[in-house]
Amino acid sequence: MKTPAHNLEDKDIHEISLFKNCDKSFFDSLAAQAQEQKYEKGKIIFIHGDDAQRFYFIKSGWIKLFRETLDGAQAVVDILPAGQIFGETSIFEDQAYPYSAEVVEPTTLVSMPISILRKEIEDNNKMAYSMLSSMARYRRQQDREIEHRSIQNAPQRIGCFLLRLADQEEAGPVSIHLPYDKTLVASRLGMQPETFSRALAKLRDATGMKVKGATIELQSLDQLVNFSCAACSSEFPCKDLLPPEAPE
Amino acid sequence: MKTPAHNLEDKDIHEISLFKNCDKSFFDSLAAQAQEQKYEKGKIIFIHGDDAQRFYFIKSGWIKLFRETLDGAQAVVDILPAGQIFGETSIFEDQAYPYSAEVVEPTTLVSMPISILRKEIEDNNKMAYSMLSSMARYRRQQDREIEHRSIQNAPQRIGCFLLRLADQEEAGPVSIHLPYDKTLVASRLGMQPETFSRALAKLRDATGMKVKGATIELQSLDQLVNFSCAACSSEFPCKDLLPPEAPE
DNA sequence: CGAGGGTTTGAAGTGCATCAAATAGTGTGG
DNA sequence: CCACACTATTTGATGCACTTCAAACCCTCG
Repeated sequence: MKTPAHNLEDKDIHEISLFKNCDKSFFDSLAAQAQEQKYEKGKIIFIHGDDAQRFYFIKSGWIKLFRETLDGAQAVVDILPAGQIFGETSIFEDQAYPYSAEVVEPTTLVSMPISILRKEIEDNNKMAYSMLSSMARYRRQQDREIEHRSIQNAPQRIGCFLLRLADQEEAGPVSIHLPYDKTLVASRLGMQPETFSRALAKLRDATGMKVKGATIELQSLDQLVNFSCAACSSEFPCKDLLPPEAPE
Repeated sequence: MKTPAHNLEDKDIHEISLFKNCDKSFFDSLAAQAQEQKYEKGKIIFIHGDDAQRFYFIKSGWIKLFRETLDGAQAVVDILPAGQIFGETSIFEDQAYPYSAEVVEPTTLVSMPISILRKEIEDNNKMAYSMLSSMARYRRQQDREIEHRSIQNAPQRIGCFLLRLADQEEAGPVSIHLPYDKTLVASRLGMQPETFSRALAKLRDATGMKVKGATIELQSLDQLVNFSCAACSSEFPCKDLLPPEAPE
């Protein structure tokens, strides 16, 4: 699969909204110990439980966070685009990564010591507050995720996922492009690839949308909203929940 | 159902581990604006989306947190015992409660203004750090919850729930008492009461445990661990994940 | 053009939900 | 202390959603 267009431009650590209240000296100490590296698809960055010394910034590419059980089942925690960081919550979690991280598209990562982050949180109250906001935002997403997995069926979950990819302000026809493989989307939504395929067809029939490969065309978002949002506790324009590091 | 024994003693706000780094003046200002009230089973404390001015401390009793969709389905977020607080995360969430709260056993609550909390977080760096730890702990729980709901089947989820109720250090025979109605446990685990009943029977047959009403007797935790923990990414003694405000 | 991965389709099985009804358990008033 | 009322729990029967295994199809890329 081709790398999506919005991935072609490298992201910069100054764009991390978590760091928006940090001064130059903080970025300097980060830069001094930052290591940049390219990875191929399939590369495992770290494993759940590994000693966590560094966190990662995604300069370009896509990263899958997941957990694996003894009997081999895999649960996808999240799939992160460029501009996101991961592995940073180990500050508070006894030094161990709470999930494994795998490269799912050719990716450039910048790793930096968690200790710098911890120090900044202890010294800079605004940074602590930013971190709290960020975690609160993440928490809302996770709460929604749990709700959706217990209440929504497969077609509705896909519809909801598509809505969050779309420009929710747009009134007329909309075009949505899946950001990564359908198999990955399926795992992200907690279902099998076959189920995804069948559920997408059901959604298509129910809403009249056109599916061509990874692109989905729709007369308007209304049908999708009607179909999916009835099985969700949030109000429709729910875009705000999406960006884990959205501007305040 | 009778109120469990450990509920008979009222909890005090000084026991909240989130507040362990706060000084007397903080507790004084809380006390000055605290309101205590008793509630009967079934009483709704607030609804998802309500304007959030106050947070609540459970002095005694049990509270169910949940969300409801347009078409009436309900997803239980958590069921909290005495000693816990809820509604406090609205500090960062545009002033609206992210879930609804309902009394499921006769309960005494103490409500206090969220603004005092927000001020303390801004002024007291240690408080901010405590809050971060608390949220990180919650996050781990939520991550585990999502994993379990996608990977574990109903009997395994029950087994895991029982394990977290038990004293995991105990080597010999163990007795576990369900903290609230089986119907509530079922909703907490995201399944129907009928499914819970059948799944518990399956678990009983698979592990040799004895079930008498709300009490469960077991020769040792081993069978339960074998049965449930194979479908979990955490290592067995996972008790530490449970107490949302565990000591550091 | 052929290889290989991603995607779709088919057939069959499993797990959980749902609806309905029986049973057990608890609290009440006589 | 017993009978009744009411609720919690269990059991039975059935249906649907999703999974699993298998195979076909399609697309991309060398």
